[in-house]
Amino acid sequence: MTTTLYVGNLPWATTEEELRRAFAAHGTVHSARIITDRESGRSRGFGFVEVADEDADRIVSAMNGQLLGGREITVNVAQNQRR
DNA sequence: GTTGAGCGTT
Repeated sequence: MTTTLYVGNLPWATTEEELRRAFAAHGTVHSARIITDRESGRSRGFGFVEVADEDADRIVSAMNGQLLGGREITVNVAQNQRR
């Protein structure tokens, strides 16, 4: 299955493509999504990445606090899956 | 043309 990861503190210009590439370096990425403002269409500076369950923990510890596009990103398991 | 903690769409 897949685990959804929350990714915050992203630069405004970060794209889903960049997210996917960065995460794919540490595990299997099933999908990457940047959350954009529904009204203006601009990036909200965070997104979600779906990765393989077996890679989730490793990816979180590997990507959390790492540099992406010039900013230190925040990576965590999304709240939808938190117990 | 801006901004900066946060948890998205059906």
